[in-house]
Amino acid sequence: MSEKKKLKGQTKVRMEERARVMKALAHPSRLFIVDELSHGERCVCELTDMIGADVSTVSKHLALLRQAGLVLDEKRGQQVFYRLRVPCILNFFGCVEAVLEEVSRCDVAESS
Amino acid sequence: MSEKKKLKGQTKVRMEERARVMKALAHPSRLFIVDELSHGERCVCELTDMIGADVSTVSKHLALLRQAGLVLDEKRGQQVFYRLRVPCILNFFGCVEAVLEEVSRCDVAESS
DNA sequence: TCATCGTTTGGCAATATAGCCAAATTATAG
DNA sequence: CTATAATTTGGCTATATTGCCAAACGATGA
Repeated sequence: MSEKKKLKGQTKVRMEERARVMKALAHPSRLFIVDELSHGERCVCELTDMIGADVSTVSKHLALLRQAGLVLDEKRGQQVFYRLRVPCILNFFGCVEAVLEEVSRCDVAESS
Repeated sequence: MSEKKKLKGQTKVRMEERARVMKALAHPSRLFIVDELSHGERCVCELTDMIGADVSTVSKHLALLRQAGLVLDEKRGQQVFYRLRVPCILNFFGCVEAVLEEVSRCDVAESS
């Protein structure tokens, strides 16, 4: 009967699952990848060139996105192409920008 | 003239800013807090009781959310009340759930 | 088969994050 | 002023994340 929602049991599991997805998006390179994949599929080599990090690093970022369920991979020849799996994550960007604007608009002593 | 977008300069700065906001949401307790604040303002003690962690831990989570621009705090008496600053982040949950459903629906060898 | 290209994996070192306790801070009550 | 309650801050340890290199893997072509 208690209306008090607590961070335990079912609720805790759900929050942990959500956090895993959010974590996958909580990195500059991975956000860039998602943004780039919104324009179509890309191979690892293309993304590596754009990001400017080691291929192995980019590959691990992509593996993490895949494990989170955000992208799909398809091997064709020697190359592996990645594409978005759930397009709605692109809607995140608009809201994140809104947050950044809100902060920069009232950037007085908000950082302390 | 180059159409090639690279993760450097302006683009890199923007992705880093976005990542900072996403990072703030990439934790079970902080997701729980955001979810709870969607129903109205809450004081630190209420949230601490619900989360079941040390008060100092919850306080640090809240400070992180505030620094990211996601919540606002207001001191009234001895208590500090927190509330959402940018409501659109609540839309994230629907998409995250869609990702989780997508994964659980096709949970065959998707995790390897 | 051998060499090469594209990608992934293992492993390591550097950095970042999380959570607790103790102490400091601020407001209120007596 | 003293005591107490609510919150924040400092500091410490444990854990997680990141990124590079080297090596392994898989497909292609000579």
